[in-house]
Amino acid sequence: MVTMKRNTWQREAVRNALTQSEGFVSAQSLHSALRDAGSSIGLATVYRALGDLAGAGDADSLQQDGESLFRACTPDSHHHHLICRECGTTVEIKADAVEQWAKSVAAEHGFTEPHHIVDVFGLCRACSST
Amino acid sequence: MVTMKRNTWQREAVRNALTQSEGFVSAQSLHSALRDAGSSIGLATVYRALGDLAGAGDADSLQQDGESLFRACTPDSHHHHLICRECGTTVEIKADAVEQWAKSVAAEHGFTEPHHIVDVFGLCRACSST
DNA sequence: ATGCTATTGATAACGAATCTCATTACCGCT
DNA sequence: AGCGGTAATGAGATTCGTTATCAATAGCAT
Repeated sequence: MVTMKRNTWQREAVRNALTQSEGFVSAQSLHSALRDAGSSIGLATVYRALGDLAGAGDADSLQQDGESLFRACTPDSHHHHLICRECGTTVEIKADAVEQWAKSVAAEHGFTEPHHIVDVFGLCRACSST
Repeated sequence: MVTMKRNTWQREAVRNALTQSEGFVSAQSLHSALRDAGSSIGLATVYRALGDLAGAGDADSLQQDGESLFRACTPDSHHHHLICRECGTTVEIKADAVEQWAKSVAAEHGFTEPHHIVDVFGLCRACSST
């Protein structure tokens, strides 16, 4: 028995908060959201939990502006996001063609276990008109 | 004439160093490389020059492990990357189909100025076999 | 050359993420 | 249920990449 994993309410809290979050969230914002909701969870714990989730494949992560953003990863509803860089509005988009492309391009170069980051940023209709 | 751009040896030094670098380089390593070569260039200047190059489309940038990496970018060659999450090896990939898809999906939802993040991670051939 | 001002660079400041370590509490065992 | 070991927690300190500050420097038009 090399490593033993324990179940704590903190891990579950992070998992829940992440699942209920829309789009990508930073560790810090998730932490303050939890605190605002009355939780006494620590920041370091949120970082650890998110790292574990990402490592276990239960969360997707991407890096933007020098910070890591996380998103709950539901295996049966893979999709990407169209995000407004002004107001943060996000629209879910499906892209089967892109999924196939990512897989094939990875295989083409001998890469295994492909995992892709595909997100489109822009200005939404409202923000474009201002 | 609202903004005037001046040519300094520092900018050229960064441009040259970046061009001569193999693969992606961090601002800090580029800075110490320049210092090691006898240059007295400052760190902040390297950051500024790299930011300008990236903004002007003369350099590609990606974020990994919380730091930004840069590489000289030959103009008119927009491409994405296939990155090994183990050793960091990167392969340039072209994806015209994805470019078109990003544009159309953005327009479809009323988004303007589309800008997309498309990167594929995986294990390269060498790292897969270990 | 001269004046204006963009640029530089040493350093301070900032922020995200990690580390430390004493305390807590999960979980197998009896 | 009670115990013991030990993984996990969390407040604070620390690391590290990046940006801001601001006096000094140097590019460029005249």
